[in-house]
Amino acid sequence: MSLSNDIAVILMNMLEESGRAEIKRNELAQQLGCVPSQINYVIASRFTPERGYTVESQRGGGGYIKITRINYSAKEQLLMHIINSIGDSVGEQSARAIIVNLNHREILSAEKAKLILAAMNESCYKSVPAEFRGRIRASILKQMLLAVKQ
Amino acid sequence: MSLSNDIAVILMNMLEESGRAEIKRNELAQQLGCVPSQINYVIASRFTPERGYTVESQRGGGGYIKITRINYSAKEQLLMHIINSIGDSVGEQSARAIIVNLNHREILSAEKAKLILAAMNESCYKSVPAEFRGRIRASILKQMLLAVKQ
DNA sequence: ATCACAAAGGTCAAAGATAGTCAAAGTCAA
DNA sequence: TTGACTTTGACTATCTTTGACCTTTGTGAT
Repeated sequence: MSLSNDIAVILMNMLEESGRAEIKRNELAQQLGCVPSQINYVIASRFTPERGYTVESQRGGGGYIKITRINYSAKEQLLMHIINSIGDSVGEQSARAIIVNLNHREILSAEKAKLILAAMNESCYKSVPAEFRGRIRASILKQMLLAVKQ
Repeated sequence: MSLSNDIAVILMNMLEESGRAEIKRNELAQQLGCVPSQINYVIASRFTPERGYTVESQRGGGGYIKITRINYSAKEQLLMHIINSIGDSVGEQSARAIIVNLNHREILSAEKAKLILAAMNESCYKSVPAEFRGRIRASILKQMLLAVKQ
């Protein structure tokens, strides 16, 4: 696998164990033999709000990076929040992240998640010029999530 | 035999052994002394959803292509039959009829049917010229029905 | 208080590593 | 010869890795 993946796994494990992942960026980077900014990359690409995480950090002496899962009160609220956060256009990867997150939170059953994922698959949109794909995907995703809500 | 056939056999064997075939495109291409895109050709022509496969991939460092086989049985036969009867393009009404029918036959739960119907809704496709709509709808419908099967 | 410096973490863009697309050229059987 | 299938490769898209430079915060000297 890739370095980014290794880092992601380490952070995920911390989250599993204690509900949060708190690290010192330079320290972790040195343990892994990579540049510190690699950690930022992993966080930016995988621990996004879209996927249900929040990140806090502090610079200077005693600095840290802390990742926690977002805690929404009502599931329905979360659904609406997510629907509203979907813009006019969405790529396959973002859609996938959203759905996986909802499944993880038990708002979407594995089966429904699979169904929606199927409709997000890039291969479905091959017949239409690339410029249109994100828009339709976004419309369909929203429509399906609304259908889940009812 | 042809190069494409060799590649197909290699992938088939992987699938037989472990239920999935995961490769690094460049690596396999080099082993076989062919251009990487040849692998895409084989996958596109032989490991299609219609033939019961799904393909995932990732680019960049640590990239890969993963093929998995869908498992056939019982009602799935009927589903496959229906999937195959769907042409390249399908209108909202036809799609609706297919789904309602599957629901009546208890192959689709009411919930899943609702989800698929949401994705068939014409309003989702407004952002794209009319000529394209049927094609995408058909692709998505097929992909979702395949997902039901799994 | 203030200032300088050290100790974090943040940003961004370039380079690297893969995979995807598409169309031209090749092959082969009907 | 024609048409379907195959092979190639140039070009593109996306994801990862790295490093130079920036900003914020803590601490100690004055």
